[in-house]
Amino acid sequence: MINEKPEKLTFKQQSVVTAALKLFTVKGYANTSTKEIALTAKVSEGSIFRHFHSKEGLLLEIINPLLNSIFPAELYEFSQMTLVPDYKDLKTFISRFINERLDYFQTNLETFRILLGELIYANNMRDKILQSIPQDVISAMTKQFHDLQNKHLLVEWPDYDIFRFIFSTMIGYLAQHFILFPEIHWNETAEKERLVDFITQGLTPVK
Amino acid sequence: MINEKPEKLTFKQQSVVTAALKLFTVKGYANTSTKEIALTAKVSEGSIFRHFHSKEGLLLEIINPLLNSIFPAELYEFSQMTLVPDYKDLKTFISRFINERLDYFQTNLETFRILLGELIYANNMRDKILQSIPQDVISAMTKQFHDLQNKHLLVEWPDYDIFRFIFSTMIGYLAQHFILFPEIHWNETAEKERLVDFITQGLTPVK
Amino acid sequence: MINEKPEKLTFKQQSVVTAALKLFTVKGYANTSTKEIALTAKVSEGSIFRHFHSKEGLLLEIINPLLNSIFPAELYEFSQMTLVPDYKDLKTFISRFINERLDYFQTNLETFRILLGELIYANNMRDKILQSIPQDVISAMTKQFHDLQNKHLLVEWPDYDIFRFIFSTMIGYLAQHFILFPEIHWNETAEKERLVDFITQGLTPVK
Amino acid sequence: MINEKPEKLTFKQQSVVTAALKLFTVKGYANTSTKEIALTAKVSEGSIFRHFHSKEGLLLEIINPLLNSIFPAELYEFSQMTLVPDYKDLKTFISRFINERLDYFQTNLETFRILLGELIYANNMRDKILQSIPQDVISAMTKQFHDLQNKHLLVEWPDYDIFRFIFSTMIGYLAQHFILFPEIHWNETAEKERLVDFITQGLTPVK
DNA sequence: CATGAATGAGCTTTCATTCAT
DNA sequence: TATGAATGAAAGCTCATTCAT
Repeated sequence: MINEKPEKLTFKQQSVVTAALKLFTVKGYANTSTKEIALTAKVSEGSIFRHFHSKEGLLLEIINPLLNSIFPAELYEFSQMTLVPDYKDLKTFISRFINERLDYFQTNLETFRILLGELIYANNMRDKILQSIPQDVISAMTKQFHDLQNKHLLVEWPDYDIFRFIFSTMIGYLAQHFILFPEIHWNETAEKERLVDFITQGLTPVK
Repeated sequence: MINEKPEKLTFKQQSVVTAALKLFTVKGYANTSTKEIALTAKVSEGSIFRHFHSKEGLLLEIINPLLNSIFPAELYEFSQMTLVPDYKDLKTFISRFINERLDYFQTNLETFRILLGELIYANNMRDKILQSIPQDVISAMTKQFHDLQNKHLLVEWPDYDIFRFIFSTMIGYLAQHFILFPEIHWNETAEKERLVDFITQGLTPVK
Repeated sequence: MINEKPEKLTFKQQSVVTAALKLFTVKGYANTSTKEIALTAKVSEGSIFRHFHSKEGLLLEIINPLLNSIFPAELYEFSQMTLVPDYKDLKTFISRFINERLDYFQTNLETFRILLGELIYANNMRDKILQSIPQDVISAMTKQFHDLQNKHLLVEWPDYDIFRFIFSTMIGYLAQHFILFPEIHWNETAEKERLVDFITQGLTPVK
Repeated sequence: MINEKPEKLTFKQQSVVTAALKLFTVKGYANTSTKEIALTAKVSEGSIFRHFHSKEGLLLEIINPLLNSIFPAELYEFSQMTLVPDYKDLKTFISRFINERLDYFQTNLETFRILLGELIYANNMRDKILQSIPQDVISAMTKQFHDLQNKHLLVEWPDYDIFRFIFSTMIGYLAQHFILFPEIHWNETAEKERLVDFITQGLTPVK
């Protein structure tokens, strides 16, 4: 994970972050008290505020590294890779993208749950989150779209629509599998295949 | 909106519900205090507890009518209608469904936002919400799916996948248009058309 | 004591004011905790904040009525009285003034101690206090000075100097007798006489 | 300034004293945190406690040198000087005393403000301060009074009254000029003259 | 000597809820 | 039925102080 300022966290501080992440995920940010975090992290409550200054500061320190890597640098290279002339079709692109990003989302699922919880309401967090999406990576994505469109392999819809169709389908997948029904034993391979098929067909131009 | 037990709310009680709905939507349930609700509703704090017994009671009284109508009775009739032999194709089904449900979600967007906020975390609310989805309507929907599948107009995927693809795409649409970027002036007609196209193509069997 | 808005305080609220006054006087505002006040007043801590909103709000509610009566309305009548042509000399004026004001200060000594404690530091309290001194009473005082000066019974010094000499001597008296050495049994009658003599002689023009 | 134990303070320690003096003066002892002092002094919080042991220790280290010099050694010599047979009158004595002490108070005004803040409340500081006034110097002062009284140049009042009249007038002067209205441009020469005149006349025996 | 992470008691304030009026 | 004063638990946060490095 990319971290701009890799300031070393002490063992106790790391333990606070871990405890907070766990509690925020299970109970939500607003329903978790700093006392609870301190207790879980086996740290004094004062220590939390010494380093993180406030409860919101703690939330940001948890969310920030994630925000900086929603579209990580590697994606750019990845997308460059898919731009080479010999790619087969739209499906290859979607498949690579889905598999790579799904892994990433799945790994950081807990943090995403928190992020989603904050994103819902009209507070300042929303803008913070939206602004944190690096523009250069987005433009790399759209360049990709346009190339595919030039080769008539992708529908001629606005970029934001294509973005949305891809992401909402992905997020729906994650929500169903890991939040709403985590107890079900899914056949992930088959599920992912259908996911890729649905998006690919949905975005393929009709002749 | 359907209300199973249409217990008359006094003017003051209605004003409490309205105030709470507004505040819960903007700030979230956990971040809204009963004092704030009382103030906004121009009612004494005691009055809230007189009728709603607790803060959670108030939340339920807001959410309940919605839960009872996620798949309202009319939908059943609607799906019955689409079952008549002379429907044209998958697109007609998706189009009717999307348009009808989208209106409904949009109308009750505020309450859905609250519901989503509660749904994210692993509290008792999740089961309450899931259980509230009436089974007979779901079975009407699946019956619909199976009919379309028999006519080779719908992919042969598990029902829950088809459900998910439809709903996540719809919810993504609502989130982008009304929560993340409500200030943008969208061309709703064109947007809905692409929405229907994406789902339809995504769910059409490949020859 | 004059109270512009005589909003009725409940018994418990009055008990909070009494307890706070006592504790602020003994230990100072900053060294008194709201918990301590609640305990002394036999009231829950929440009740303090329900009515007084904050600790500073409580301080102001204690200080305000005093500020409105540092120079009470009666003083004006008093000073009018001394303006009648047949007063004997400066001493009569000083004596009346000292005795009347000394009683007043002594009665409200506890509150004055708090006020002094806040006055020392450069916070917004200073201006609040200074502005609360009613100008019409000050002008009545200075008119008095000028009359005495016209009759060559008072030194021709600036008003603020005369004010200061009178008040600092009075305050020094109060400080020594009631704050620094409250345990000494003073002969108040003789003490006051010397107080009046000192000021009178100090302000009598030299021939 | 006289310092009985002139223990060398390191640069950092001196910087702590300076920062604390400034902050205590502006915000008061109780409202100043050790963290704030450390920050202002650009020193770690631990360092403050290394040398000063506690926050109160720091306060005492600031106040102590002052206490030891309210009546400094030179005053004794000064008073000896005024005892020689060729002094003119009471005014010379008062004038010399006032001018010398006023300078001293003015120089250390900030510390006095702190001292006053602590003196107001009935804590252990009061006794500490009162006990710190060296008795031999006081007795030198009273000897002075008695000499003047023997020559009928000073009123036959108790020593503590004379002390009080002198000091409260002085303190009132300082308070008005440097605390209450520091922004006014005073004519200090004329002001001091009136100050001396007021005290002298007030303490001169009436024939 | 100096640092600053760590502490835990205590701070002011807010909370949902109760109950006498 | 409606009010709002009263409650006490718990909230987020600050405090002076300690101690390993």
